[in-house]
Amino acid sequence: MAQTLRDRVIKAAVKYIADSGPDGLSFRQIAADAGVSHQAPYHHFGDRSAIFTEIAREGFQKFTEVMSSPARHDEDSNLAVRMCERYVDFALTNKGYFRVMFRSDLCQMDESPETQRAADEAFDTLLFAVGEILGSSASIDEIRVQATAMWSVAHGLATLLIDGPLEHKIGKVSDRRALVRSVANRMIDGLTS
Amino acid sequence: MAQTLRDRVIKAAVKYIADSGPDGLSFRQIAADAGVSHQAPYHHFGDRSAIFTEIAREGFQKFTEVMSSPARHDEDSNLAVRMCERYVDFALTNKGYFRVMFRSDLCQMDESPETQRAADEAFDTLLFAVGEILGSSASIDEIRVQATAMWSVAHGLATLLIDGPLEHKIGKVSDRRALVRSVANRMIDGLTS
DNA sequence: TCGCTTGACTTGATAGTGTCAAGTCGTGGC
DNA sequence: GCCACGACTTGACACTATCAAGTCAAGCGA
Repeated sequence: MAQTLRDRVIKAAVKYIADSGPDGLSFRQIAADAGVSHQAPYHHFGDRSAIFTEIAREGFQKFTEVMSSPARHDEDSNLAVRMCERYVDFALTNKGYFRVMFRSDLCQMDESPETQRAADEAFDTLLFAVGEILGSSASIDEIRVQATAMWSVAHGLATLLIDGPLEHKIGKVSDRRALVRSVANRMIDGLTS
Repeated sequence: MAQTLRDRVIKAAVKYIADSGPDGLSFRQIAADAGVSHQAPYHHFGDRSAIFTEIAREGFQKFTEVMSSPARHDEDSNLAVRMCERYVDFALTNKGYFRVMFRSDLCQMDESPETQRAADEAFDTLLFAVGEILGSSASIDEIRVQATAMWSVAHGLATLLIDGPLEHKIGKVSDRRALVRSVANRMIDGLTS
């Protein structure tokens, strides 16, 4: 396989984070698994946090792709509900990325303009969608507040679902999609009314 | 001061977490700062994760107190809005606790019934409040979905505010309370209609 | 072909971490 | 007076990221 060591390191890291979270992650172990020396990964990235920063970058990039792709026929026709669903879906199917993207302690955005830009772009797709939902009559401030509300619901749902307590409290979430849709709909009623 | 070492360790840890997050935290350093040996903290708690678990327990306890205390005269009269406000307030004024409470990778709830119970109690206050909001006619399922919605909004707002991106994206949040209230109100319109 | 740079590593050492396994030491109870 | 026990200390271990060198093949201009 022509996959570079750099890619293999990231892939292994993302997989580990998806399974066990970013904390116990050892790049020495990843290097050993890849059959290279303990220092090899650090040659491609400056230091530990630089790897997380790169993972976040890729994560935001994937996120933007997912959120801005055209509607599929099996998706909810309401744009707001669809965005919520996709947000949560993305988080759950990309735990390895999602768990890093919002951890400002792990990755240092301010030292990576690329990651910063990827994050900005991701947020812009959200703002754009909210703008569409509200129509041209809405003020910038209005859009901001609504975007914050939407983002909060989706983000809250996603993090609560990923890190456990929701499933434990609410009872087994037999149909997650239904729950997300239900919550999103409640929310959206408030938004557009 | 008659403060026990156990308490001093937790206090120092919570302060560190509030400032820099839970990851770089070194209990050896905390021990050194307290003027005791590197092993002293581990005498009071079995291991590293046990300290986090205890911090989470105290956190959920404080959380329940805050959420279930009677309304002050300067608070919003709408119960739902008030709960959202308090949730976010708690998170922001207790970062050191909040950052640990929902990190299932850090603290192992399943080995601490006390922490588990504290978390359950915290969630019950939320369910109770939602029950009051919806009135006696609401079904259990209805209450669950609404509670999830409320929890998600508050939690999403809190985590986004704590870990940075919101403030950076939305523009300086000059009046956080106004923002929270505004978002919560949008949300609540959807809930109670 | 020689010399030189450059990228992709390796090797070795260092400081710092949690954790296991023994000590030490003062207080309280019998 | 003895002994148990809680609250530590001391020392070792395996593991971590990171710094500072060294190796080594590929590429390239002269």
